[in-house]
Amino acid sequence: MGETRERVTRADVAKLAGVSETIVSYVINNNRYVAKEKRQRVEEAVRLLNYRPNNVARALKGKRSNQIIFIADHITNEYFSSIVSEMDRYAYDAGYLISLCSNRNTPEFISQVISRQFDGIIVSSASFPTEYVEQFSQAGIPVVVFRRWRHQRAVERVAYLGTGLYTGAREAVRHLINRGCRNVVYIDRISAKGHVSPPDDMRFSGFVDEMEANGFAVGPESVVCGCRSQEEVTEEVKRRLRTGSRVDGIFGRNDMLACIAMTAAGQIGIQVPEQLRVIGFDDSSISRLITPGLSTVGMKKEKIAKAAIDMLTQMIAGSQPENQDFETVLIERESTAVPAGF
Amino acid sequence: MGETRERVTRADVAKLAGVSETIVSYVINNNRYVAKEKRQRVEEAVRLLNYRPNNVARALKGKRSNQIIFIADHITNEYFSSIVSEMDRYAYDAGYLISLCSNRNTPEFISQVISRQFDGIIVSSASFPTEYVEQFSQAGIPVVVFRRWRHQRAVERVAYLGTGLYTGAREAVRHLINRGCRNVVYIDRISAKGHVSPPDDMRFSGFVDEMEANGFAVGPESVVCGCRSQEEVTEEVKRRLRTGSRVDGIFGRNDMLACIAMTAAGQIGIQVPEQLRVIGFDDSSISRLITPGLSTVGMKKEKIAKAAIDMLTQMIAGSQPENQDFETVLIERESTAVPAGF
DNA sequence: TTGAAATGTACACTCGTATGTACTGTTTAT
DNA sequence: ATAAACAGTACATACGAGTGTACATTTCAA
Repeated sequence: MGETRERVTRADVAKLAGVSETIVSYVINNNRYVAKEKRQRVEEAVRLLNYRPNNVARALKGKRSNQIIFIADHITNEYFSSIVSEMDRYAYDAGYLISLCSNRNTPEFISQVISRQFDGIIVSSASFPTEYVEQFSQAGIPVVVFRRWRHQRAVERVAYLGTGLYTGAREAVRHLINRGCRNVVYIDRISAKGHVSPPDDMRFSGFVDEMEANGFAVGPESVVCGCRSQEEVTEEVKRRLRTGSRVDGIFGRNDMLACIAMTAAGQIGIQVPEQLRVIGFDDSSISRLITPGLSTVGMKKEKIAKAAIDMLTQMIAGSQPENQDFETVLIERESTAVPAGF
Repeated sequence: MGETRERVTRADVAKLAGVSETIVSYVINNNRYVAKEKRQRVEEAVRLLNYRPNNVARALKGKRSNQIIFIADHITNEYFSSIVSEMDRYAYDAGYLISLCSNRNTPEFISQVISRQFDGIIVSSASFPTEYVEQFSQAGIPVVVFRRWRHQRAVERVAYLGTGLYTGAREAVRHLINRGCRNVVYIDRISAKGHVSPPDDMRFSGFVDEMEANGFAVGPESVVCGCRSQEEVTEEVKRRLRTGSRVDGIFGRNDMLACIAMTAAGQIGIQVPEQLRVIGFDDSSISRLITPGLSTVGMKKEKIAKAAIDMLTQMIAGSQPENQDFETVLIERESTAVPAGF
């Protein structure tokens, strides 16, 4: 007891059951005729020895590892963990285990992933180079990329899944405009390095496009960016809301930023939603816990997760699935409500 | 282009470089004398063919998969995702990739994990049976269990890491008492099935023990449990806070619950912290975003993650590390502040 | 009765890599 | 000069499983 037991292999089972290793294999995989009596002896031996076929050996022989890897930018994030959690459910039922890795964006990282012989890869990272995706594809590994598929050129074993970042952002901005906002400000992410969202950031593009489609110009005055901490965001928002400002709507890149903005407004006596309407993105739990309730844009996480796994398993099975784009859901709460008598 | 390329193997490299496969192996692993000139030829061939040693074959031969699995109860949770994220960092640098799986708690699940030949397992699940942990140990796989190690019997290849749930809960309750609370209520988790935290729940035990250590009795009136939704919690909290109630402190099992309680209080006109003090657990982002700021108990996530990986790598290397218990950090914000002139 | 079909078993090879061991040729110490 | 140490290479085997193929035995139809 407590000692490392030698690994139990097929050979041990065969010996105990008094049959050949081949028979054991057939019983385990249930894919050949085996005499009933021998089958029972094998099953008995498997139970007695607590034998479990080694998945690594199977992977080597069968070219299938039954593992999927999910590569994301920032896995610390309610949205991602929900997605992962859901994927885990579906994947496990399909016989897969999920590995998780934040994007390292180096050739060594790509080699690591390829050499580990994953059956499939799911990438959710705005900054993940298409070049790497194609390397996966060429290595024979199917990839599902969380990205809008329009304008993506078709590559074998690569499927695109749009999660609605762009259209969701437009929906949010449209909602603010419909609620009467004329001077909407976008709050960009916090980055320790003070970076600004790249122009291919879907939420930002959605903001810009919807603003312009409604005849509003977007300039530096309508974007808060480059902040390196919650405090900086708070200060910057307050600065823009000072008396005389015409800002009447705020769209936060995520719910956290929207909350910070909303709180900042409260601190200088600006009423939400009466004087300022705020909307976030992600439908994270904070949006329903804060007061006033934060309007936000939700993504269909369960469906997205299921679709990702489905698309991947299809590709693993050899067929090429259709790309998919998902709709978002606008969730209206108090922060954008029309005040009574408005 | 786009076609599945045959997998590049050592044999291909050997052929192109005009050497034996053995030499290729020696160059790759850099563990034998190889003539400089041949070494260069091999390196050249590796580059040309874009060869990457197959990790599955290596795992089979070398008994090391360079993969770790993290088994948790609910991976949808800011605390867990932070831990995972940090572990990913440390593990990757140590050459490991992390798999993630929510606890299934069935023998089949255990078999799945064992058969996949992980080098190590990290378990963070209150409901994970010790029996299973011992099965891992017997299969020769080191396990780090997020659990207080007192009263745990020593098992080879099993190390315990206390994250401070128990002491942290006591600290939170003590803080409320120090702030003058005499009637503290504990808010238990929301469960779709209306379940109640089992008696071995660390936070609940901490609450009970600290209350009793201070001479306060714990009864049904001091515990809100069995709620199946945010709304139920809100209603129940309001019910207990109605005029005439003596409740003056609330300890939420996590920050979300504490927020719900705090909001509920606000809805019936009870001032926090003047009339009611509230503290949560987890130091999740919501605690700094809500108004008033929520006092909470933080865990040393980075240290915990690093320690988990360290302990695991030590065990993988064959030595038995010391168990560790981590302290929590009390984070005081407005929700338990002493009002001016108190 | 005879041959074909169905049933049942096992050898031998394969997946891609690591390495113990043996072997050859060269250098160094005695 | 001779042995010992070293440099450099390659064969053969092992890791744990899956399966093509060949072979043996039984069942069944004609």
